Amino acid sequence: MAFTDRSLPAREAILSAARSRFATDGYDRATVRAIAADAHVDPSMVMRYFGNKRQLFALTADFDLRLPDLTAVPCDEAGHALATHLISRWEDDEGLQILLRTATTDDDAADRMRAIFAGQLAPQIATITGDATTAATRAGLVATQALGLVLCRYVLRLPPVVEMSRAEIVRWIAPALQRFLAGSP
Amino acid sequence: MAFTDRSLPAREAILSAARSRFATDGYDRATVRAIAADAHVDPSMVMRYFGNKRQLFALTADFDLRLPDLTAVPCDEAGHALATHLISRWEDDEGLQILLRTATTDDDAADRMRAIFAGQLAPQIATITGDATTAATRAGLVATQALGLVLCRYVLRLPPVVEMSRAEIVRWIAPALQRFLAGSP
DNA sequence: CATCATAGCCAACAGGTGTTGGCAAGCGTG
DNA sequence: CACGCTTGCCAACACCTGTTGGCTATGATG
Repeated sequence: MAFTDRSLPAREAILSAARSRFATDGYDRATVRAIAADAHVDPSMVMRYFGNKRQLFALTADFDLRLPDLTAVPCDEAGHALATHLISRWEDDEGLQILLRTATTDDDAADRMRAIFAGQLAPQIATITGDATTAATRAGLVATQALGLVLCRYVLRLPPVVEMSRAEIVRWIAPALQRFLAGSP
Repeated sequence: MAFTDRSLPAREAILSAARSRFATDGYDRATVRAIAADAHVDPSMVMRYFGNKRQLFALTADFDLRLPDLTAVPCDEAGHALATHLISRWEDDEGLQILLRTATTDDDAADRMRAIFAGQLAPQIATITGDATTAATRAGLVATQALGLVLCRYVLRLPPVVEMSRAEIVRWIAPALQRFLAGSP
């Protein structure tokens, strides 16, 4: 049951097709048959190489924020640094879009989303503010603004949000993030 | 083909069940059979009374922000007024949740979402700022924060965002909305 | 060259989906 | 009362879904 190099192109084609389909259609509407067709492969190959649809999804839906070290910049520039990093991070990785598109209806995906913000963002915030008690709340607030942006720009495609340039978005969003990160209500 | 008062309880039960199912499961996973079962009704009745699944969804998925007149409050309190209104508005009406849950995978629903923010919010903003050129952009920015909050609190249920009280949320979110509404980057 | 695991393909299954039509019972209207 | 429309239920359709098993051929290995 081990796979050789000969099938590697096929496996990679499937993985790539799955990423695209899941990113644009979400888990339910991205059918195994459609993914297989995109990858020029028989649907049964998908099962042989990846077990089942859920396992295939799990492989495509792991996303890492890859946060930079926010303690490296002055505390009052953390918001700007975070905004710039995030927008470029999810502009070349459709992982967040995949996750978000299905997290609205699938609890497993929602769990991953929760894990990302609790596990990757909250700890970072705790170190830059030095206050562990409010870190979770601040991470949640950052999530509302950050995910709201992803939602409006990449998923719902609200025209005014799509039309803004990266720089414009950073200019508007950074102060909001800054206040959530280290400011007070 | 006209319906009498006798079937009115059944029709209302279907509508109510559909709202709940669509709100929690999204369009695809909310099956006609499940809705019918919740309403203690045969699946074929759903079709007779509402034509097909999409039409039934369209009936449950119309949402009105019911924005108050933001020009009635001082300009620098518009953010606070908007925040308080919105959070209470969508806490007793699951319409927005229905729409958001399926707008991530369904373009019709996404269209409705776009229409809401372009048609209901943007004009209001134009009048309070007196600047029609930036109104659409400001509406989009407000959408990122407002929808992000709905997403995190009611759909993804990020624990820190769920645990905050209404008042806390307003205190944190209002300034962000205020800046988007009438401030500058 | 002979062997064998693997890759690829085809057909089929079982289950669930939206949707349709027909038939018996019920109520309101003439 | 008798007619006719509405209601409710049952069964079935046609389609699509994920998933499985078996067949052939191909490449690597000894």
